[in-house]
Amino acid sequence: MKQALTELIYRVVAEEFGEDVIKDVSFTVSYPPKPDMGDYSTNVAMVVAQKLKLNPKDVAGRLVESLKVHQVESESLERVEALGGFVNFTLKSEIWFKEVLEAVSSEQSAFGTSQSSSPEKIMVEYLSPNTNKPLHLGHLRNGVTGVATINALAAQGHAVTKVGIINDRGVHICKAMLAYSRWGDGSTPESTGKKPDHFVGDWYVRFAQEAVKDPTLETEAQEMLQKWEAGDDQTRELWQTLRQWVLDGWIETEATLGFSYDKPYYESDVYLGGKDLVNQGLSKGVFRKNGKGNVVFDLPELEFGKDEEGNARLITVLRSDGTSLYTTQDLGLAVTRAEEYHLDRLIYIVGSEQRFHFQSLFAILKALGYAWANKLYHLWYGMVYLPDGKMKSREGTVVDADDLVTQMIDLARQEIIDRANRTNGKDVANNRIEEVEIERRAKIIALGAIKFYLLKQKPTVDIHFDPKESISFEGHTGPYCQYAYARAKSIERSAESRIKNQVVRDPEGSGDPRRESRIKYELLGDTEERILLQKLESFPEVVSRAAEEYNPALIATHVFETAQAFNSFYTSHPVLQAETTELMSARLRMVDVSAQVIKNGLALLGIEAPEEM
RNA sequence: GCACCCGUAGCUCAUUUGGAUAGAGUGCUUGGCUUCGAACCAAGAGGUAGCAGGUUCAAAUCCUGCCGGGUGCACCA
Repeated sequence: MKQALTELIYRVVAEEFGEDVIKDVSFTVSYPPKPDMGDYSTNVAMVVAQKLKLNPKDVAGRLVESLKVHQVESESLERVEALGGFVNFTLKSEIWFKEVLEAVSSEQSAFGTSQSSSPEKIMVEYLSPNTNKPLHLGHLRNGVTGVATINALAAQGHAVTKVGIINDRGVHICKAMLAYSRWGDGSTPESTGKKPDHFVGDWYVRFAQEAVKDPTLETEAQEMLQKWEAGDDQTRELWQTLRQWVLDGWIETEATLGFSYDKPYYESDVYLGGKDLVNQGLSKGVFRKNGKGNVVFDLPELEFGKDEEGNARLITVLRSDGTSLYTTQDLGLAVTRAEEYHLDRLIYIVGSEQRFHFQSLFAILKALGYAWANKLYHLWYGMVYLPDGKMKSREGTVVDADDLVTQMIDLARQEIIDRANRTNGKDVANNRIEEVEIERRAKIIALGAIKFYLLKQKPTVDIHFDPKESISFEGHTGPYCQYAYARAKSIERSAESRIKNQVVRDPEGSGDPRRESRIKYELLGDTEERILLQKLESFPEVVSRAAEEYNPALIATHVFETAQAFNSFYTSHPVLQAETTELMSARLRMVDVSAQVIKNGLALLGIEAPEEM
């Protein structure tokens, strides 16, 4: 509809003011802020007026007159009027509602997806934890942001590969190993009954505690790393054991949260990569050796500025002793991935504190002359702060992912039971829900709450984790959206049984009054319905904007607003009790389509929509 | 010191990329369950959009300068 209106406006302005004027002027077609202003609005009069140095109101007036002539040919317009320089359109509901509702009905779960004119092969790296501890709240934010971004990109028709880089080597890994070998006394996750990643994480915390008392432990950890790198059997065996414990623990957590990789990369496999690349770059003159013998890269001044002495800032890509660095490894990995998968685009989802690293990395890859280097993107997100400050694993001041999920499920379970027991004028006995069903719903609701909480604000802002707000099931939350869906489904179930039992009849004869040809869209069009329709209609546009801007929060906001509009419609418009069967059918279509859009939106966010809750 | 991010209602955040009277949630004050599920709806109070300038028909949005909070600044990852 937006496109049709845009074309109409274009034509009318061209007629009134000439082709040249409209050609180099950009105007918007959008929803007006208040529903009584109309269904659509354009600022074209104001931009044209500016261009031609005319009064915006006069221009708007002329356009409205001209549009009224076109109204005869454009059957979709009910009313056109000028208001404060804007031109506002009111559409005929039998056209507008029909168009939107039938589009959703026919596309179903595909509504919201589109086929990019230039589909790309995209790789997204996300999650990427260290194998010395369990996942925490920061990983959760990374994971849900990753999943939602991946889904949004895939919805644009891109082929997306999900990868992670598992940090399973380094001195921090050795610290956990050292503590375990020193004090572990042969205990295992099984013998202690701990989840294996937590078991290892506890040893890592123990190391930090002991190292405060005994600083020689730090050097011992360094020595262990050297033994590991030298391939010492005993060290490698210990490493394998602890590493596997952590990986086993994660699998459980990731399965619950819906995180997965098409291909996990392990640092232990790739950390030596990139050296050849650096040597090639050195001979090509992209890199140089500095006084200390390190191979360095001079960062472009345009982008990075100069250091205090006025020289280009530099970054080391290989140590003088030939050992590699984070940057070395990431260079090698990027090239390997791009070649292996023929990538058009590579996206890294990593916290904001690593912006410098990725800026440098991308600058180097560009200097090395890779075509795809221009399509590298670091999707960074803000820190997660706890009420008493930043999370630090070493100090144990983290919100553990498993703990949070467990707590939320407990709360959700209690909530379900309480609500089922609430009489509400209904027979309590009939509200008894099977144990397994309670568990299933509790999990869906709890995860919906956590994921939505982390996704509802744009990635760039820091999150100040508020336990009270995060555990809420009411208001601007995931469960609010899920509830709107469950209510819609509840109506549909009732309708289903009424039609089956012939409580309602198709006035035009036998059959189902919900059939497409029976629906009288002109019966729709109340304010609540129009607001809801705007939300339904604009969903695909929001999804593609979210993908373009790497901002899943746009989807979260839109799903919430759709649920809000639906709830408002729900209370003001009885469906099954509608005055006529025709009206019931039309509203039922509204309900059906709303549910579908909410479900699709939640799915993009990695949140399940429960039929009942 | 330099660079980047953030600053909007008591609190947590939106604001369709420069548009109409800056909106939600939460908390507070009210009203609504014998009618499709009250995890809901409706109403009220709550604002110098950090501060000061500038650009223009129009600025929370763009520019400049300050203030406050955060992150980063090769040879850790």
